[in-house]
Amino acid sequence: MKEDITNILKRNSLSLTASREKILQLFLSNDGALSHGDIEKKAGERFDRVTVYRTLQTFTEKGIIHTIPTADNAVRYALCKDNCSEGHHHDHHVHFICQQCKQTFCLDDVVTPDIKLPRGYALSHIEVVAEGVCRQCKR
Amino acid sequence: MKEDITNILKRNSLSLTASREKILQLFLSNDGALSHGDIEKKAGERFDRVTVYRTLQTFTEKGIIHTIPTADNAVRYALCKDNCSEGHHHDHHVHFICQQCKQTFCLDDVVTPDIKLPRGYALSHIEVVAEGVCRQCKR
DNA sequence: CATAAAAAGCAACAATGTTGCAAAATAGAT
DNA sequence: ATCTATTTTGCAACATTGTTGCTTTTTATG
Ligand SMILES: [Mn+2]
Ligand SMILES: [Mn+2]
Ligand SMILES: [Zn+2]
Ligand SMILES: [Zn+2]
Repeated sequence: MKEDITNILKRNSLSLTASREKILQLFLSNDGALSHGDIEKKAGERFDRVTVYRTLQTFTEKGIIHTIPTADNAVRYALCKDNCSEGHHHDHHVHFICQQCKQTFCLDDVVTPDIKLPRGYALSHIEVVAEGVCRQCKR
Repeated sequence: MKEDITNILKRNSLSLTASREKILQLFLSNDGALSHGDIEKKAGERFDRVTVYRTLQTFTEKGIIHTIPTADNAVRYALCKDNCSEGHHHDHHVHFICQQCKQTFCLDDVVTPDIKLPRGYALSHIEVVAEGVCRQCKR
């Protein structure tokens, strides 16, 4: 685990710092996606709010994590499993939000479908967010 | 126009008030979707922030408008064109966010595709958000 | 016009996000 | 191991966004 964390940071030429390590660890050990708030709560040690924002921004830019749009004013973040890189994300999977446990999951195996847009629109990227009840909550 | 507004409010058994009328008017006369902030800015008369929040909530509940998820912490709202009703929205169209003009559009004719989820997930509803450059900005 | 019910406004507050700058930590070279 | 340039953090101050309870105003209706 500590290995993985170091690797990810080195691979992206980011210096190893306590907050980056901790936040990465949270992502690695967490099933679902995390919001900024989740991270502030889950990180036992208290990092400054600003540090968390900046870390999330850096990670997103580097292609370590990606954002997931929501309708509740709380963007979620999740690890990129494909090999996304500086500036270019290319995970094209569907996300799932559980209405019961409120968790957000990456459905890594469900690829986003092709969508045919009307003439004149230049498409760069599609997000699909499914809502319902997750596996855990349903049984 | 004033006609339409009155109709919509009456049809949903909402009383006619200045803020509701103004906000509806904004939606009717605007091409794209509006965020809470857009509304505060565009409404010439100043309505209390709280009133705007409550109005948007009421409209959403009644099925007059629907929300559009985003990754920028600013949910957008747009008129429901299908006949959504109290509690149940059923517009299933794709949304488009222009990276240039930042506007969000309902692509009313582009229906959300069916998505096959892994075993165990109960699906209730799918959101598709496409990003790119809109017609206006592209020409 | 009177009245009950609904909505708006206000105040106070909580949560979220941003910026500039000084202090601390890190990486890399001696 | 120590020094040093560079990067990152924490802090302070602030801006924006969202929420709640309560009072006043407005609306619908007889
Ligand atoms: Mn994902
Ligand atoms: Mn729409
Ligand atoms: Zn769940
Ligand atoms: Zn545009």
